[in-house]
Amino acid sequence: MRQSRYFLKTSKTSPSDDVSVNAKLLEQGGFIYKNSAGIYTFLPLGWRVIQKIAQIIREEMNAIGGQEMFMPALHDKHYLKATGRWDVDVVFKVAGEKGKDPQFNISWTHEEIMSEIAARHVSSYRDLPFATYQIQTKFRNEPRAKSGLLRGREFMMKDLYSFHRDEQDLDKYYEVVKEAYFKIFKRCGLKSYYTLAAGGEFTTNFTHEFQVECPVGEDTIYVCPKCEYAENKEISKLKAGSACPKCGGKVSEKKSVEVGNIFRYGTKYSEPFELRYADEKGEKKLVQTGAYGIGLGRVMGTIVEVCHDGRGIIWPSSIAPFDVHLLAFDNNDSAIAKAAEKTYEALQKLGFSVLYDDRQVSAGVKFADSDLIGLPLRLVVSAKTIQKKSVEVKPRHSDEITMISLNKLATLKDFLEG
RNA sequence: CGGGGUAUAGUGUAACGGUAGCACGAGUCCUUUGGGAGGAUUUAGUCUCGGUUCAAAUCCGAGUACCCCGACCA
Repeated sequence: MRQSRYFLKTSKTSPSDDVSVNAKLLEQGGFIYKNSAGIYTFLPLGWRVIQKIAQIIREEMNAIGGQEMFMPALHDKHYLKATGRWDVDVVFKVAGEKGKDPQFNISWTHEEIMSEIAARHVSSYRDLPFATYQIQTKFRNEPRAKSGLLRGREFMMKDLYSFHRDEQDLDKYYEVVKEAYFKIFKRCGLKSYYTLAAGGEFTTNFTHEFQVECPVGEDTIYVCPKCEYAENKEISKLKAGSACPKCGGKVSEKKSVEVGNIFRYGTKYSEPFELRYADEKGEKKLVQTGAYGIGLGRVMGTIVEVCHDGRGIIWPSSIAPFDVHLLAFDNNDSAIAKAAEKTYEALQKLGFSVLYDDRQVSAGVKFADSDLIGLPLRLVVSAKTIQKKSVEVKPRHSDEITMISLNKLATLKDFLEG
């Protein structure tokens, strides 16, 4: 992508009133645009990050048998009325017709929709188990949107729903999803802790959360540094310095962001929607269900909170919007421009995604933008480098500069791993 | 929803109740290109409604929006 033609503008100044690092850097870097409090547009650069995260999630969901689908955002009131959730505070409602009472809610969650569909699908034990998921937008009228992408009123969520004939099968799958979640967050460059938590509006059962240590997080967890056991303060009997219930180590108190949450619903949503199957004896039984959520924007925001320095973002290579930021200095000079173009083509042929800064601006501007945007590798083509038939390479996360000769560009792959 | 704060040009910021200014950006021209370049020139603004006053960006009231703390929540 040629930066001169890209729908991207960075800013020299960060937004005046936002305090959180993710809001500052993502807005300043041209990844997102704030339309209202807690309501963001993902601009082309930011959308590429979301797509990377979505891709990782899809791969891991598909790997555990998840089948992707897509549910509506407008839900007739009968859905939420069936489960007594029509009057939950965060629900946005709209009238079907002007001047009438609200008929629809805008999707704040999809248990009801999915349960009804599942009830039409399932008749026999032979139809079970299965798991479906979607990446969709949730709308929740938060009393207080905050911290950039960390708490929005409109946000993208991956929600997986699983359906089982009995609790044992649900429990088994719950563990499978748990492992998939660890993989997802790890692939996104995040170290996550698995914690026990309460279920809120969703279930009276205990649930489990995936928490990432982060100072602006809204949650507080107790973590054992030895065995990584963790509990959410909400329900924990631990205190800072208590002995870890698993290994006896000393737990410490940390602020954290909940990037994922998994729920065992049991039959809570099966009852209102008559979600039953016939077992081998023809006996009708309620289906056991679970649900598993990940907020994509929140993952993106959390990564920025965890991976940045004073100059900008440092994307993990797995979710960076491009692999390489190619800077051409003095591209008025035709020799330099030509060398940069050639490098740009060569990199793409080798399979790298490249943001090529071909703008007619000073070197300082290009350096500053490159640091701010935070792609894993910065390549410079200049008068100096063409003399040596090389390009200059610097990983965003270090200060080490390497010269790589033009016929060895493939070795850049080594820089991107890990 | 309770508490606190803020609102001036596209962005970031100044202005005692008395001429709305600066920087960046953007446009044009020239010179520039290894850490946010220089000169010339142009561009554009006081959130909304009401009040006080000879005079309001400035004081008062209401509204709206945004930020922060708390409550609540994923």
